[in-house]
Amino acid sequence: MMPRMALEHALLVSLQERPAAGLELTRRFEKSIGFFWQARHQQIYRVLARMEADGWITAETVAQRGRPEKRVYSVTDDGRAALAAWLATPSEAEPMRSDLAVKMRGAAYGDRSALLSHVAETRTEHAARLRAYEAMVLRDYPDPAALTGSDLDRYLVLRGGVRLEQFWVAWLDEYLQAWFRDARLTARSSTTEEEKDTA
Amino acid sequence: MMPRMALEHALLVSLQERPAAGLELTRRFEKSIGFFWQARHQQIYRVLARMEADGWITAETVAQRGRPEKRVYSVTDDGRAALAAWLATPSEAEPMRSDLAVKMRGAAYGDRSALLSHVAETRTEHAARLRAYEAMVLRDYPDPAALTGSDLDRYLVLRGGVRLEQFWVAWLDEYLQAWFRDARLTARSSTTEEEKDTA
DNA sequence: CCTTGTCGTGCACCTCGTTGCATATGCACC
DNA sequence: GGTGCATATGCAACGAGGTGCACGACAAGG
Repeated sequence: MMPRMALEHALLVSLQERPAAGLELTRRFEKSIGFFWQARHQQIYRVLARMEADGWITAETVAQRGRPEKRVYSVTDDGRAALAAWLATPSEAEPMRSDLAVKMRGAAYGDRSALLSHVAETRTEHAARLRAYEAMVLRDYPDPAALTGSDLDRYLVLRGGVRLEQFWVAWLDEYLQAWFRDARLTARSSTTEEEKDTA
Repeated sequence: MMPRMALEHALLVSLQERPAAGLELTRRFEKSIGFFWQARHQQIYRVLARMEADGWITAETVAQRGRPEKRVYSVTDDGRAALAAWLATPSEAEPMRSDLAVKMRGAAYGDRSALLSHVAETRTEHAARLRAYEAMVLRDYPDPAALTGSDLDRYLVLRGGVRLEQFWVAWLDEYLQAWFRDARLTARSSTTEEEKDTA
């Protein structure tokens, strides 16, 4: 039997902190575990249904005024046991996948200047996320040395998000600088050069 | 029509550098683009078959003495055009996924000391890969400043591998140090403590 | 000779996740 | 009143990738 994937266990973690319905879980994902895991609401609903069928969680239908009913899920004892068992099993090495890296590797077989601007855009996106994460650190964890328990866990995962974005920015900067230097040396300033004055 | 995934384009890049058969492509992947993309041989054969059906590559059966025949693939003009088109389209933001991060986030609901040793093992694996990548840099690119063209591309992707492993080592170190500090402060040195004297 | 191992190519089945679409309720706006 | 939007739940189809397994050829060791 294959060991099941992380999404359902991530949902167990989130539901154990506080019971919630599908859409709320989707939003929590966007701004907490979301640094290292993403999931569309369709996927979350599907996994929730399977987890309920397996007896890991139970649903309670809650009526709301002015809104449709929602099904609020809570973790059962079986679910807690399943989460603990999964946490105790060692993880395999992480397989990182990046479209952009493949493109950077194959840039010689396409329009290099177009790729450079895509890299620059991606760099900007990561820099923006980095600033957002750093702001979250300052806002939510002003005194990291005082943290313990789940708060320390959450802080350290957020730190991972920060470090990951730092990795991207630094790497893409190295890439851009190397190719700008190359363009200056080979002095290939011909017809179609899009200049980036913002740097 | 959905934009197809990166694997076939990564194969196009590799085949454009030099024609090859399925197994050799698998081995190339393990030690070049493999920093940011992994693929089992089954997946590679499957994608190669589809690419051949689409006319992106053509196969030539090559007999070998002492070994089974192999099908050596080369990129067609259509394949080159498809690769160039894909390189010209901007990539979306990278969705990073990490089981270990989910476990770190949910550590409060399981055996924390067991998780800490798993984190330590993962840290060791990444440190080993980091050393291997750094050795490759020194061996294959002794003078990075002199690189141009595809060599520079390959070097910069390898640099990304180095930086990625540095990210992992630094983050996991921060995690381990934070929890060792916590363990010392709360002084919970009870019955079942596995001590790590190596630190 | 027979087992084990490597090379080389696949197939079948399954899970995960994405995309697109469907549906129902109620709110705000013009 | 109609249009658009947010909430809330979900289905169907598809693609990507993993796991297990298979088969055929040859080589090396006992």
